[in-house]
Amino acid sequence: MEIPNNPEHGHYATNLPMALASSQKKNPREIASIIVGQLNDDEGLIEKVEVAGPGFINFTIASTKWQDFLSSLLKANDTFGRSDTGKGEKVLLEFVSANPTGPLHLGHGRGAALGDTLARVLRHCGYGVATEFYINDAGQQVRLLGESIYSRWMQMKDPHYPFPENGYRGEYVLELAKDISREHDLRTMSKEEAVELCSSLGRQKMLEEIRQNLSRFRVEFDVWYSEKELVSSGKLQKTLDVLRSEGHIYEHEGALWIKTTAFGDDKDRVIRKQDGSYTYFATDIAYHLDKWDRGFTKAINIWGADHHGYIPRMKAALEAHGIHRDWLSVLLIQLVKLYQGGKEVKMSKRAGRYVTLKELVEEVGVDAVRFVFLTKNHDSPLDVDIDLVKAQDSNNPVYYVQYAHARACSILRKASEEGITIPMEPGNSVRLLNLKEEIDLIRTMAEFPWLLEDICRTFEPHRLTYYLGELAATFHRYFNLGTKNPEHRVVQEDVELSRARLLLTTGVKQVLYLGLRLLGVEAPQQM
RNA sequence: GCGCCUGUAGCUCAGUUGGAUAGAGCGCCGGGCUUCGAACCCGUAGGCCGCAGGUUCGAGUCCUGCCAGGCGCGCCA
Repeated sequence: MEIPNNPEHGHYATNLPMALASSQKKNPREIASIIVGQLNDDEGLIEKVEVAGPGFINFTIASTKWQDFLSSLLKANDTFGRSDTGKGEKVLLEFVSANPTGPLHLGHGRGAALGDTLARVLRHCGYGVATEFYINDAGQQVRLLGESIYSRWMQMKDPHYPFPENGYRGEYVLELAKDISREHDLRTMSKEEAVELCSSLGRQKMLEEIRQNLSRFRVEFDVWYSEKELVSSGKLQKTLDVLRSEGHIYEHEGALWIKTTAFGDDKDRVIRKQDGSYTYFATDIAYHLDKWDRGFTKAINIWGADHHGYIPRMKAALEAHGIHRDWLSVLLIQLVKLYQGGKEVKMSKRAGRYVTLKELVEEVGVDAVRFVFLTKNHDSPLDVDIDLVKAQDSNNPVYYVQYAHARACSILRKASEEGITIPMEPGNSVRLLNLKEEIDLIRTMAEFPWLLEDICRTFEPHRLTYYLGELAATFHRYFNLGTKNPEHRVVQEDVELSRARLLLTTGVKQVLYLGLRLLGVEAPQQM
């Protein structure tokens, strides 16, 4: 069943007869006629049904059914679109997971917007969802952060003090050095002690900064999962023991390897290096097996596209432990490029020169940033024109939707000022909604539950921004009918008709509000 | 060299399990406010859906090959 793009093809259409043609060895149109002849419609749902084209069946739904749908939508209120598709599902959604060694950049922001919105939609559809931020705080990078901070501190007195070769060069490192040296007397410590302290405090401060930035971006995590604790709690060792007992691990040239090639990987992978330290992959395996042990029915990871080569080995490791590869879904975020004045704003992480999420949000606002991050499929690269996102006008798609919501609120205010009340029970009032544009609005709203289920299935929340744009457009179009013909206005002389249309307006407002809330975008009463 | 992603209007991109005449925003051009918000609406122009084969009643969508761009192929994280 699909919604045809040509209005002449009715409200719904199916290609079932054509799909059945070969197996039934009959002409599709003939099959279509048989199906139509067998249709049972005791409830009077269908106003018109016809066989069309090469073998489509087109259905037109009775206006009264659309009107009834509006009534049920109004009654459902915030629960509109809720379904039981996620019943019994327990999803672990891991995203951002930025190293606590520097500020969040735009790619993290894109992942945050995607993950958070996906979580909201899944929850709305009845899934149990836990969102999680994995903190890479066990490896060399945090140590390097400490060394970088220490070096910046030393350079305050001796500008020639060497800086670590691959150290973090961003300005924030100097800020950290100042903060830490203010709070602690580094001079009384050995270098080793000082670096240690800089690492641990640097990690802590960066993490707090990251948490705050995300919170301001309206993203909150249920769990902050520390890699360090994974190691210190013994979970890493336990995992390796299990994999060893299952026969997936072997030693070679002084290193410990896992046989991922047995499960489709290109080559086996080292999990413990010759020097005795563990690879990132080792803790990541332990981390994912721990996700499994915690009883999740599904794991979703959002990674930067530069990690895509990592997927086969991760899935191989899971399979080695008997976990089906589809249990884990990895969504890849392609690059975010920033443009200003028609030119690309070049970014270089190594040199510490890049636009942070915080800066972009401060400049253009949370609503606009979240919205534009979800206007594209996560799998395609995203160009963000900062001038366009910053524009407080119609060039900015987020305002188009927010404006529709504000406009609906404004109409309701107007009605209230004129003393027109909205019926508590829609009852027969909705029967007065018979304009094509009114039915169109209800039809568009009726797509919403389907849309949410689609998003749960495909993990593509960007469809929501498109949908809201469509709903807003349908509403704006409807509103503008009234600028030509007073009898098409919502608030007008015929009070009964006004009431009916106020119900419709309330419905539109509800769905816009709900959709924007799922996007983490505000729905203003006025702008 | 191998692998993954992308290629659709001037630009940025949608396009559902393969369906009827491929869409939106921006930009261009032209219209619409004496009463519900013009941050809006209506209309015009603009397309070998990267190229070439194949499967199918039917392909932007599936398969194969090629071209172009991005990313990845470490006992780095």
